[in-house]
Amino acid sequence: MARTQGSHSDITGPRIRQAALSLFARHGYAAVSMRQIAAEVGVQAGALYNYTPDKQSLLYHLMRNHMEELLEAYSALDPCDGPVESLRQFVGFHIRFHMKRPDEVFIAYMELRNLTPENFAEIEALRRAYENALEAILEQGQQAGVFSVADTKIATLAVIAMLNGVMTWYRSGGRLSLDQVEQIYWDMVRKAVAV
Amino acid sequence: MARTQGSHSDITGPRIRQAALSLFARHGYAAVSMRQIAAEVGVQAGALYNYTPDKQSLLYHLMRNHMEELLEAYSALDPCDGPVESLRQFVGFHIRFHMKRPDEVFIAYMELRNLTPENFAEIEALRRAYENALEAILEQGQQAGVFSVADTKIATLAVIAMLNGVMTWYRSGGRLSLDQVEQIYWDMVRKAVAV
DNA sequence: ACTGTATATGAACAGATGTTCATATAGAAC
DNA sequence: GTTCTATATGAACATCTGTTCATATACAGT
Repeated sequence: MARTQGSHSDITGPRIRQAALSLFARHGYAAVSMRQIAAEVGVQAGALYNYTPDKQSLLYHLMRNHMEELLEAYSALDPCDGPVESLRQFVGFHIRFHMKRPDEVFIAYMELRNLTPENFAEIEALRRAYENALEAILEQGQQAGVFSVADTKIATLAVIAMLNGVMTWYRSGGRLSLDQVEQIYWDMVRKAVAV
Repeated sequence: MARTQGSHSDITGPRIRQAALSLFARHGYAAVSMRQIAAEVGVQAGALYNYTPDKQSLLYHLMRNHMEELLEAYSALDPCDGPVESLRQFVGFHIRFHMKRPDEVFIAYMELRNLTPENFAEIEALRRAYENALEAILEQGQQAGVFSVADTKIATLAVIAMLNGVMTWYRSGGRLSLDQVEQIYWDMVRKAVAV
């Protein structure tokens, strides 16, 4: 047999990426086989290779897409007045952006070690670019005397680590609204870097 | 052929656990084969089954051991005077304990989804017990009026997430000593939960 | 209606996987 | 020195792995 009814590239391509995303997030890259991804799409394993040269590329492009969208969305924000307001904006943006993409976030964090060295280097560079945006804010606030951190690099990583913690417990429809979560985390971040 | 020179249970057992620990941490549970573990020990794959019923048990016991040692070490600490001092002690303990066991920490966090449901439930219970110790401190301080957090549960998770961030970047022999790291994080935690 | 191509199938590949087991032997106990 | 058992081997198992490819066919363009 061969080509099936309704088969089309514009449809199958995204569905493969979606299936890979969801399966990688749930079971981990190494634990998911090409046949499982194909089955989720309703296709045979061989068909995947019309859309990706190999399994590694599937992972890499998911991660790069996510990081590029993150950076684009962040730089599309309106500029803010002063470091405090910028930090508040960063906290809100980070929480909301990541909440909407739990699978992508999970993969971008957990599957770094399954990238080839070259792919890892590229993803890592994008991640650092994002971290640098936060560090610039802290640095600015530090020099303006409105923040007081012992080390801006460490504070950057500490704030991001803290914010990422949200993803491990927040479920929409739970006890707290996104607004409340944002407010709570902003309180803690603000105080943590305060003078 | 069969039993080799120098073979002994007291030696091989720990070496298998050590090899599994190190390989799981570096490449992930799903990506490591029993043959790789055996090769690291210098033994054939079949020999592993004198020490573990299966691969899953190997992972489970590594994680349970780690969590139990964590809880034991924490409860062995001298009691502190008041919530502020208790929190400072917790921060220092957490950073130092986890720094000494980077592989165990990494596995305990990353490989939860590779546990069977029953094993997962057990490990998760131990983790919650540890979190509860911190939450009790925050709760106490909140009621005594020395801390001010909107939600003790969230603050607990936020503080632990922030502290765990250390493991992703700290390398001994780097720019900062453990004492400095501890001091920097304590400053941030203290301020984050301050009134 | 006819043709060309994009898109799927399904079989095949070489090798890896977790696990079992009959067998051999090193070292302890007597 | 003999016996016993704990501890290893290495082959075998059924199944799964990522990937390739000849082949078939649904759809688009004419």
